[in-house]
Amino acid sequence: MVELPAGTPPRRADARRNISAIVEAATRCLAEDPGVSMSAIATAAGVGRMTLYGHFESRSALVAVVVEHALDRAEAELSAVDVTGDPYDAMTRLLDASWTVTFRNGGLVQAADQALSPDLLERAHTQLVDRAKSVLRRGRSEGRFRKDMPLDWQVTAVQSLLHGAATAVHQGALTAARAPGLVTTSALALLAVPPAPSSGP
Amino acid sequence: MVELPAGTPPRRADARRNISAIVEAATRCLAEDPGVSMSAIATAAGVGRMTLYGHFESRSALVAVVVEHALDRAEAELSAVDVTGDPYDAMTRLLDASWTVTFRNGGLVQAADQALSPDLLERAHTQLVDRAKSVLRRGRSEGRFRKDMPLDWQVTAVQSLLHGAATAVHQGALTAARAPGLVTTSALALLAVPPAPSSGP
DNA sequence: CCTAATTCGTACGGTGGTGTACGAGTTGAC
DNA sequence: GTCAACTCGTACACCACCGTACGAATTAGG
Repeated sequence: MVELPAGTPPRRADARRNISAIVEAATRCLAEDPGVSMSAIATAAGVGRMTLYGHFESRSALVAVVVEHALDRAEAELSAVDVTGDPYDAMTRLLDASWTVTFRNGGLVQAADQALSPDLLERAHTQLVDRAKSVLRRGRSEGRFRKDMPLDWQVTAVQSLLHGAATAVHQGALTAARAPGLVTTSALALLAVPPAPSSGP
Repeated sequence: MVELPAGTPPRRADARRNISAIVEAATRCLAEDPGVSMSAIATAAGVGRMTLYGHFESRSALVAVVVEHALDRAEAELSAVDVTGDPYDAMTRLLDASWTVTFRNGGLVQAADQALSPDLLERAHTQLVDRAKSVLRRGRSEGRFRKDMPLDWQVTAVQSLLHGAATAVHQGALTAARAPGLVTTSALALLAVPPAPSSGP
């Protein structure tokens, strides 16, 4: 699940298992509460706090690994999306995949903000957003998406919807089953070319 | 600016001035960073930390007053909005006012979440959201807003847009001048009845 | 088995925030 | 001008968390 950097001595099986458990638990915990403590993460992973520090030098180091791992996974999922063909359909597919990523990672961004270097974060963000941007740009040039708003704002708006839905689900105000559909419908409504400005009576 | 509860002995002029300064500084600080320290708030208000504790028993007490104050102000601003007439226009006016409120208070909600009782928060939230809900409900029944999404989700979605725009402005990714227009356009696009699902070729 | 790797409890020092106590200095109000 | 109200620095106890040190028990792997 979690690859170790090459060049390090091979870990024992239980150690590798624990590292995986820690990273996965940390992802879950940080997604829910960016300020969660190391103790809580250790408990959630089913290991002692000391074991955690045995594998990760510091909170920052753990967050860095978690973010990198989440980023790799997100990158893999999003790059598997077919973004060709009709921009509407492409965006729909992209939104579905983005929903999964957003819901799984949630508050991770905020945790990363406090613990990681800004430029690293910037690159990570760019990497993920660029895909959506290019679909959006294509849809705009093909006349399928509205162009009367800055492209960056459209991206921000869609992200806001994703984030809002994820929060609502975490709070129990929305079921996880309905969320992706609602996000997609809403996002497309946001991006679609508006019907003629209804000049007549 | 900040009213004192009746029945307490009248404060001296400088005390009242300081209390106002504290509440206003706290509003600003908490809106930017919900986890800001009491020291930082005191400094921002131009008073010593001890003066702050002289007027507010605890962090919770301060947050409570700040929230109450912000709530009163928001209530006043939103209740002044004309929500009659065409639902589109009513919603536009409401969104403009909501933008101001959201931008000014920002992270206050998060600070309140950690410091105040859930039921108080619930009531506060309900109070503010109900107005939008009723406009939305009317617009839906009049066929001006789409009904194929839960009303609660539409509210959540619009709030997400407001919040996302506020964050973007705070980060400098969007100018405060453009934000309200973009939020309004986007929110209305979200709520509007979609153009016929284009069945024919 | 045997050994080295690994786990993990306890205990400690450091940091940063909250809230309290004391008290000296300052200033508004009458 | 006087006095009480107010300001505000310092100092302290307290707590939660981070990160380290030590060491004993456990366990994977040959």
